[in-house]
Amino acid sequence: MPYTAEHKRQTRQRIVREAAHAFRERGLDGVSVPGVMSQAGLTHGGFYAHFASKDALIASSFSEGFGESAERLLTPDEGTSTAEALDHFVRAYLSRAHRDEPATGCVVPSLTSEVARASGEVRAGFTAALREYAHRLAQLLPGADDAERDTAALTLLAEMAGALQLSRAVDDPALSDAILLRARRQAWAVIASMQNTSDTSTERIPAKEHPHE
Amino acid sequence: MPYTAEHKRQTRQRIVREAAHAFRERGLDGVSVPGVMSQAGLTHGGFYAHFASKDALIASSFSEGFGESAERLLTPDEGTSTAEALDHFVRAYLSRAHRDEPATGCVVPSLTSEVARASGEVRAGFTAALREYAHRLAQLLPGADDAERDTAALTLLAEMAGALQLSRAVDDPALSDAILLRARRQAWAVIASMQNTSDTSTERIPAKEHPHE
DNA sequence: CGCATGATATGATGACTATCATATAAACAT
DNA sequence: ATGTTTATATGATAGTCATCATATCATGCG
Repeated sequence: MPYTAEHKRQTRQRIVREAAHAFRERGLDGVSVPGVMSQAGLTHGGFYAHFASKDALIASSFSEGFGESAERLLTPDEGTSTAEALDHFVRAYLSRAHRDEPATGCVVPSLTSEVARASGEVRAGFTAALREYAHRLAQLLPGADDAERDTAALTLLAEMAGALQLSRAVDDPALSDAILLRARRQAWAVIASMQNTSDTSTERIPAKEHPHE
Repeated sequence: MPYTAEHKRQTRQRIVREAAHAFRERGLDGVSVPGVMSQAGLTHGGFYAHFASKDALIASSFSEGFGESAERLLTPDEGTSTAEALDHFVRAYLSRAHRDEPATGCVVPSLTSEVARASGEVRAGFTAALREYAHRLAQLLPGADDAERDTAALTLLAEMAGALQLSRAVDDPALSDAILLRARRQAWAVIASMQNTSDTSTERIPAKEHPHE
């Protein structure tokens, strides 16, 4: 046996970690396999001993990225109530610090629009990691039904991610700040609206629709 | 003088139009200059007679893309109230059709995360076009202060764009639909919460019941 | 101690990219 | 007709990319 299996595991982990950072910072297309490998202290050739393709690396990196983000934003301190933890999450998510450091932040605002155009393998990895992340957020939300809380967590996340994304894309710092600030108010309004969650389970999206008319 | 100035203007417009579609469908990095040109019925070389760089084309394409989206989603029919127009916008934006046809849809969910990493030129073009788009949406919103309505429009847009983006990225069709559905409820909750903040507006949207449901 | 195994390195391939230099041809003024 | 102007076409350049074939070399087992 060459090297130890543990050694390979650690090397692979190092590659995934670097990739998870690089992707969030420069996008799926903006990161090259040779770039990630050299960042991990290796050369490009060995890559395919660890992953079958770049897409396989991307798919693996989501779990790492969401996990890191949960660690940073979603882990409540000891002895804080869920309400306090939720409040902390909203503030941290829609903060200037999160806006200015995408590399260690949430995956959604950085990569979702690229994922939407990616391969099935990439989207499957994204979906699984996103589900777990949303489920952790759902623990902080009010509401009885478990599945409903998961969906609520996803849309709350979508709202905040959308705002963070805009605040990053926009050219004017004052506008960027204004978006973040307003998005906080909006997030709280959304959370408040969850309390009186009367069932609208009969609601449906019509099969055929005409959005562009 | 070769050709007419009008001819050049039309050619340029054709390039921008094709680019605006292609970018929304395949992303800023997924579209090549030769690809756009051949789509417009030209060869790649002539491109630089119309634009100084690919970034210049990108920056120009935003106005076209947002304009198209506004024309289709945001232009109220004759004789509809602003409340009805807003309701229509929310439904159309968070529809399966909009999810499944990014090429003619809103720019924000398709491109914002890439714009956040783009050059100053690109971000400036994006910001200007976004501002105009949000301003048109703001006309449909309640609230007295004009600047506040603009910011409110931006965050409402961010919420819906984030949800649409997720619904596109996710692998599971059922989950995708659930996100769209829930995001509608959330959008209405957000709109309802706007009335309580600052209101001298006579136009009201019912807080609980949604028309046409 | 040497050998087999497999992790990593070196080097190459073919495709694609943005951009530019130069050539062609279309339109109009004369 | 003819010449000038300039939009568009042809062709080239230099770089980058994902992927693969092959070489090296570290490791633990015999």
